[in-house]
Amino acid sequence: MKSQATRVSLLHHGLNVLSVYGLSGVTLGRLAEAARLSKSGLFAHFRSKEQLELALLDEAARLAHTHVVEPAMEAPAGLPRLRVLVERWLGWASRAGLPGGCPVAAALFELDDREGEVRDHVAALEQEWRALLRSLTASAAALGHLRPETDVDQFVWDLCGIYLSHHASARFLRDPAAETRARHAFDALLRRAGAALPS
Amino acid sequence: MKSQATRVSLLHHGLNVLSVYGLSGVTLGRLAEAARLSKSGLFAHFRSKEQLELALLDEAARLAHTHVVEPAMEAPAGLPRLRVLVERWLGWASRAGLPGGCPVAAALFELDDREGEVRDHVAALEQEWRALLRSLTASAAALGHLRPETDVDQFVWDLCGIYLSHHASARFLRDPAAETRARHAFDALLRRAGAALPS
DNA sequence: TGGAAAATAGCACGACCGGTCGTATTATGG
DNA sequence: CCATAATACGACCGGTCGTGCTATTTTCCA
Repeated sequence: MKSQATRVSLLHHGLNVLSVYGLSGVTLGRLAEAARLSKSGLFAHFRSKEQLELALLDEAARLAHTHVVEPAMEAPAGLPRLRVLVERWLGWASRAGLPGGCPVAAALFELDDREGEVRDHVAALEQEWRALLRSLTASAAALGHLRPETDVDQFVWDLCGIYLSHHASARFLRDPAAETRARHAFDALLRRAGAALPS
Repeated sequence: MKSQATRVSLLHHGLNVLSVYGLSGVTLGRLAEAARLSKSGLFAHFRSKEQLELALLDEAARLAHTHVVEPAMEAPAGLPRLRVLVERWLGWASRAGLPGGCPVAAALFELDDREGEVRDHVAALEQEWRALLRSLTASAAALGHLRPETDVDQFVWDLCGIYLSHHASARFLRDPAAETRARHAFDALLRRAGAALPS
């Protein structure tokens, strides 16, 4: 069962590399060095580079789940839960201890014009995530926290725009106003959907 | 003066590779093969890989200028010009003949956690672009097409979110509704800023 | 048209890539 | 406590990376 421990360590170091350098920057040599393991020792845990990438993406999703989804699920259903989720979503990577940005967001722009299993996996993760956003939004509407005729798909699409714009302005432009901008945009989106003003 | 011609050819092929594979995917060997030139013949045109990357980014900006900014400048100042700009901006890369997505948007997520001249160059291009957006938005407000108290910075920030969300949903998710979603979001943004309904 | 100058090709380099193999070490179940 | 299977190691494979150096070809002007 020592294998499990080193695998955890590999995924941990791999996520650090991934969040900074992107999928194409996760190299067997680099990861082996970061995890203080020989390249071949590392390779025994993942039968190929592609398997490693898939495992890292899953680990990123798992990390996001514990840092974003789980806390949100403790809030009351409807708008409060949606609010907490968005609050935890924006900039979650830093709060989860990653040295770089959100690996999935980066993959969205890194793999957009390529084919293959890795791309498909990212697409599945992203669709899963958007389904969750839709579900929480629809709940908020069903509970009367948002206008019942709210266009849920459009709402989620706009929300993703806020996330991406926040990521770009916070991580790339390093604009200290990123948080404020995102909050204003989210408030405007909620207002447009008929939400009551925040407490 | 034959050098100029091959340089143009190199930049052209380089942009194709860049838009699909990102900055890290632009490799001397790959580009040399695409341009039917020897690796060393190519290398003579750019004294280093970094110089090549900078030249490619500039070429991308030049291409965007002719395909996005110039057509917009022919529209009447104020809101009409802003509308044309946004119309031309979303999905401009495909319309400009690139096989992939917007190189700058991809670079925003590829280089966000790295340092160096290339990152600085992308940052400069992006700031320049956002300054243009701010300028056109402020003009629209000054001309009474938008509410005078419009928060220009927030408006531009939201606009960038629409662009990024459109890029992600159109290029990565390949959602055919991307155009509609972006149009709705932009209309809502304009309405919120007090614009008259579109013709 | 000849000859200087510019442009391109050829080649070699060290580093690193993903991946394989045989061996040594280590952990664990009987 | 030992046999055995799991785990990690070092060396190495064929390729490609970016980058120099040196020929060779091509272009351009006098």
